[in-house]
Amino acid sequence: MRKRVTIKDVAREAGVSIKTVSNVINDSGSMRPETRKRVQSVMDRMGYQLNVSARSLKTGRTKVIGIAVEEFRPFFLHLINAISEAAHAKGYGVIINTYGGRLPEFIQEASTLATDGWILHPTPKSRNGFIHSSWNKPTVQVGEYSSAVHFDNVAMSNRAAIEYVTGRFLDSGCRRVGAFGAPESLSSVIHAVRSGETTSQALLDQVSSMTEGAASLRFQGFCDAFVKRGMIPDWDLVCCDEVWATSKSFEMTCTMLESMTPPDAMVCFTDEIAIGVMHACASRGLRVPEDVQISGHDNIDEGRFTNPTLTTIDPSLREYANTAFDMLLERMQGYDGAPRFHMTGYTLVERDSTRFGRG
Amino acid sequence: MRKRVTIKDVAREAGVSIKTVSNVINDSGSMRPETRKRVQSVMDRMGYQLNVSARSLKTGRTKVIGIAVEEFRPFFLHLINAISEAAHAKGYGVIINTYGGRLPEFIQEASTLATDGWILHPTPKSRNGFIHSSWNKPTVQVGEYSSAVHFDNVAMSNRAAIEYVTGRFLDSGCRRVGAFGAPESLSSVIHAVRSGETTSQALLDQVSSMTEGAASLRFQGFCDAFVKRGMIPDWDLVCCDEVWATSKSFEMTCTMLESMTPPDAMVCFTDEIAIGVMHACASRGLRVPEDVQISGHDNIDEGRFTNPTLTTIDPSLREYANTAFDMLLERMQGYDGAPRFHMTGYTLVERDSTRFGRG
DNA sequence: CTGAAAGCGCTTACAG
DNA sequence: CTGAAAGCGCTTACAG
Repeated sequence: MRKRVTIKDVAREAGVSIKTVSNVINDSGSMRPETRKRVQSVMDRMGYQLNVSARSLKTGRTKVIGIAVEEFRPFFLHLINAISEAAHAKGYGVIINTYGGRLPEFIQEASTLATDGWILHPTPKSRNGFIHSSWNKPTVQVGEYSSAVHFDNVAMSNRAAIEYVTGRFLDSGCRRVGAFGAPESLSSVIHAVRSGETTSQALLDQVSSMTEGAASLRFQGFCDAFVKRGMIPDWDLVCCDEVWATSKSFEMTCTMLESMTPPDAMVCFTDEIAIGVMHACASRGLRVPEDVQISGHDNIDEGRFTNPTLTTIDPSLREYANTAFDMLLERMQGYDGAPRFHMTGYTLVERDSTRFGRG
Repeated sequence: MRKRVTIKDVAREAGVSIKTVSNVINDSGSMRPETRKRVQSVMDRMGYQLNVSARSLKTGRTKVIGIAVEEFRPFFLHLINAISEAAHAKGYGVIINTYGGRLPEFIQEASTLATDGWILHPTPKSRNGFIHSSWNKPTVQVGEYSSAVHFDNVAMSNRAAIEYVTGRFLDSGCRRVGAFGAPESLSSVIHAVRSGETTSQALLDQVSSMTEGAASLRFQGFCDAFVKRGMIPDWDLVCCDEVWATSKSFEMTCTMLESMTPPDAMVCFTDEIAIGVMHACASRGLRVPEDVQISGHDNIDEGRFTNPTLTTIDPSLREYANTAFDMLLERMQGYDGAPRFHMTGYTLVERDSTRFGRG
């Protein structure tokens, strides 16, 4: 191992001051172009490498942000790409991490990573872990909104988007419209309504009082579409599950289809759910969209290659990512106001798994 | 913005030396348990946060490795998870990055990220970019083997695995066995053989002389299976494509199926390819596996939810990841020997898209 | 425009 | 076992 070449060595070799070398590295200051070029060539020849730890120690900044998601799932890849693009455009480097199943270790690890700030996508379960830890870097939370959170927050229009697509199913004549991805916390109440122990109205009241959590808000949108049309959902067709994964939705849908008349439409709260539901329908010999129409949410690439292709909600990821990064940038630059909230728009992407207009 | 609390502030407040505080932080040295506990509580109360840049500047190490892949694709997620696990087990943090379509920028960015070493998964196209840049941190290359590379290298048994699965198709009676994912560099030669301008033997000779590149080695395995059985592949059924993505394989397979008798089996060089091929077959009314059998490679989760489920090669990712990290660890600790090479084993995972034994 | 010097917050010999 | 001091490699006022 050779001894490290420092700015001092370069200065001596090039016959200039340390300050001048620093200016060359940072493309700052003023000097004759020849000098700049000469110093640069000395650096190249000597194999000089900037020590970023030394720079960060001095400046107090790393110009790197971290992005943390629970695990790598299709939707997060789009999210990460969009945020990375926003960060790179402003000269920031990006590091990506997952915390799934090891939140305490991750929070510990994150403190040893040299970043100026973080964009976090917590899950309902991990939310409190972040809040109650010593996490104290500038942070913007994306996805899950929580009133307990003291971070800036960017979220999708969960409620409105699902209400819209549910409404489209109802308005095009579907009468057995189901939902997949409702909060697990409602599971027992829904069961109680099914068995007649409590009323639909009580359940609807509870649903309309929910104010946070993507699963809750999406389910609220689902119910609202019915209520606004003077209808009530068929609770037998509501699947409570917050894993939102293909395997889970496949299995649960298979079970559901064994015990009851199939729905004529399923509002799936994510595309991953929708893919599992579609697969389950196919394995039971149900045709999509003739027998069952299916919609997703997120507009992941995979939805373009299912058979049939998947109708979905596009959550305006670019707006989402840009807003999140801009908020973080302000925090990193010292802004110290109260937590802010931004909700993005959405678009319906109609593909072959639905036939809204062709009912 | 409050002034940062340093080790010095903590020492003064706790009435101990800086050295003692450092020992508490690093759980090192020897002191009375009470002292350790007292200093810890002072740190907590004052909100002390270790400055990792200062530590790294002093120690010359960050205890963080970077993992770089072209883009987030299903297979890479498994790879990243496996490597992360290996790194965490040895007390290393992990940062993850993609370089797709911006290799020079990434190489630049990587030098500003505080890491001790990198695990790179280059593509055929990016390989030279890494070699010819000023990339000089300890590095292990995974995936693509290249003789020009001066890094340690871990690769899959590309050739052997594909030869094995191709052989299974041939031995179970398939006579129109195609391949998807062959190197694009062979496209014109294959075309020349089809049109009679050159011979199959000349092509086979060229294929058997290839020594690197995953696409080349997998295609070599495909050809070897035929040759060892005294057979010759039907070149019409070979698709050259190194994108290895679902969308591309879907489109190319649709085109292929328009112009010729379908194959009775397709050896796909990745699961993502296989999913596109399967989708294309379905859209042409071909049944899998009755009309066309399909195999993949990589054992990504998605293959468990296709319809039918996908037969694939499992590339022993744990072995792959552990070996790569261990090699990197040795390099980071100063080992300076010649580049090393390790090839992992493989397993065939039989699912419903094939029927080797039931031909 | 350039140079000498201080200092970021740690760790680590070294002395006590 | 603990303390005082040097120094990692930069950047940044400051003086010339």
